[in-house]
Parts: sequence; C-alpha cells; structure tokens
Amino acid sequence: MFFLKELPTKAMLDKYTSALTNHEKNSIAEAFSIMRQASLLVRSINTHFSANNLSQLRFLILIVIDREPDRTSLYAHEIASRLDVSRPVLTRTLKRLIEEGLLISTHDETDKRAKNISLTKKGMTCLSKVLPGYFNEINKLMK
Amino acid sequence: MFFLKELPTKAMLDKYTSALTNHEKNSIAEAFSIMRQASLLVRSINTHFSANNLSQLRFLILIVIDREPDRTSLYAHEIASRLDVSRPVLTRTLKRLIEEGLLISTHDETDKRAKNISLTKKGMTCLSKVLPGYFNEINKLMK
DNA sequence: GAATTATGGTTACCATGGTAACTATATTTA
DNA sequence: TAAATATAGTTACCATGGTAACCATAATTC
Repeated sequence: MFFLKELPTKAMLDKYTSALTNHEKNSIAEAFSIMRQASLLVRSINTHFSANNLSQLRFLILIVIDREPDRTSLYAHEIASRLDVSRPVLTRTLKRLIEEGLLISTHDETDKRAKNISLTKKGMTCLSKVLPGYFNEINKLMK
Repeated sequence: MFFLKELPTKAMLDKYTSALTNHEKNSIAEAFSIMRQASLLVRSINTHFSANNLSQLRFLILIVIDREPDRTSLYAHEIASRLDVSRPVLTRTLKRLIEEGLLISTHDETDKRAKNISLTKKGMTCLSKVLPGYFNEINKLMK
C-alpha cells in the first residue's frame, strides 16, 4: 500500500516541498517511514495469513468476535462498527467465512433485519492456529 | 489495510500473548499503532488521489520518473525495481497511464524487450496539481 | 553456434478494497 | 396511524492487489 522501496532523501524531498516549513518536512518524512514500515508489516502478515486461508480482514472479524467480553456473538452491524471497512466488503467477507464454516449466522427474533454472527469450533481452531505465527511475524519485523 | 478502529488494550492483548515477553508485547502494540496510523494516512491520501484520478501506485510511478536525476525516462523494469509491486500490476497500471496520456512508451532499439517510459506534459501537470494537496493531507494527519 | 538460462514483459484469473443504488425492517414524526 | 426517516444488509460494478503460466529477446554456457 506504500510501494516505494527507497524512501526519498531529504534532498529529494526538498525538490517537492520547498514551500513547506522544516517541521512539515519532518512530518512528511516520518509519514513516509510509518507507511513504509506498515507496508512491510502488512506484507508479511498477509503472507502468513494466506498460508492459512485468512486475510487481515478475515482475521480481524474472527478476533473481534472472540475478544468480546461476556458474549459469544456479535451482530453484523456491531462488527462493522468495530472495523473500518465498507459494508459491502463486510457482507461479502462474512458470507465467505460462513460458507467455509468459520462463522455461523442466526436470525434475530426481535430485529428481523439483523444477523447474529458467532464463531464455530472451526473458526476458533483457525484463530488459535494462526495467532502464534501472527505475533511471531510482527516481532520479527519490529526488530 | 489495518481495519481495527480501536486498538486492543494491554489487558486485551494479554489474552492472546500470555506466552510472550514484555518486550515482545510492546513491539506488538507498537506495530498495531504503526499499522493503524498508516491506514489512516493511506485512506486520506487515497481520497485525495482519487479525486484527481490517481492512486498511490499511479502517483508513485509518476514520481519515480520525475524525480530521477539527469534522466527524463525510465525503463519499465527500472520502475519495477524502485516500487514494491508485482510485475503484472505494474504492466496494467502503466498501460492505463499511457492510455490516459500521462505517460508515453517508446521501444528500445538495443533491447527489443524493453519499454522506455516517460512523463508527458499532461503527466507532469497532473503531478504538480496533486502534490500540494498530497503534502497537505499528510501534514493534517500527522498532527 | 546450439542449447540453456536469465530477463523484460504480458495474459489469465482470482481476492479484496471501494461507491452507488437498492430492499427490508424499525423508528420517528407529523 | 400514515408518511418520512433511519438502520441493517445486499447487489452490481469497478479499481487495484496478488500468483501462475506464458511469450519474446538477451546473455551465458557447453
């Protein structure tokens, strides 16, 4: 998502930011650094995930359900409110996770629009299988 | 690309990282923070770009050509070597930028495989039009 | 110099992100 | 309580990321 292998040098940046203050130039250099670091993190995390048939979003959906205190399910709109992703993408991703047996969806009696989503055994197993490698990947790159 | 709105609290993290050292836990918390910050940056930058019919990658392609000292063109494989993106994606994106008149491609006489890519007037105009807002978006979010 | 390997680039296909426009049900308001 | 608005979720469509497999040309090796 930030695909520049070599971050611009200060001199390079100056070519484009002559009108900015030094403070602004530093902020921009820092932003580049953050975006590049995050890109590398996301890259290697995604590699780990796809080896386990997951993705960032698929993983996060499982996690937000699992981590919810005192509950074993969430409404789709609650998942949506915790994740910064568009509704159609969430709909599709939930659909796939349900098809693959990682989640199950039940209808709500009081609100017929709502869908109640919970982890299956398979979903929980998947999560616990992927978590150690996930933290491991992060730690490798944060050194 | 990291879609968790609220980063996990330390207590939350403990649920999943009990086997890790404190140093590792801190690294992970920092990684989350970096990924989240980068996501927000990329979000707003992309919004700015798409209002100008660009994207991160389209922008970076233009920039790496423009910033190259002493040259006005790059071979496609040189662009590829500067950007961390797969070759097919680069091929397609270059194709679109050429169709839209931001880039032109010429064949190389000595290596018949290679494509020489340079910015058109329109490409340069596009770049200079988008740059101030780009830095501005970054600075807004880095505060 | 023919065969092999490496390099530059493309095609085909899929996953995953977005927006716009939609349906269905709940809620609010007049 | 009928009409208007808000909320939950979906569908259709497109942009942009990836990998695998491929073609064409160059470079290397035997």
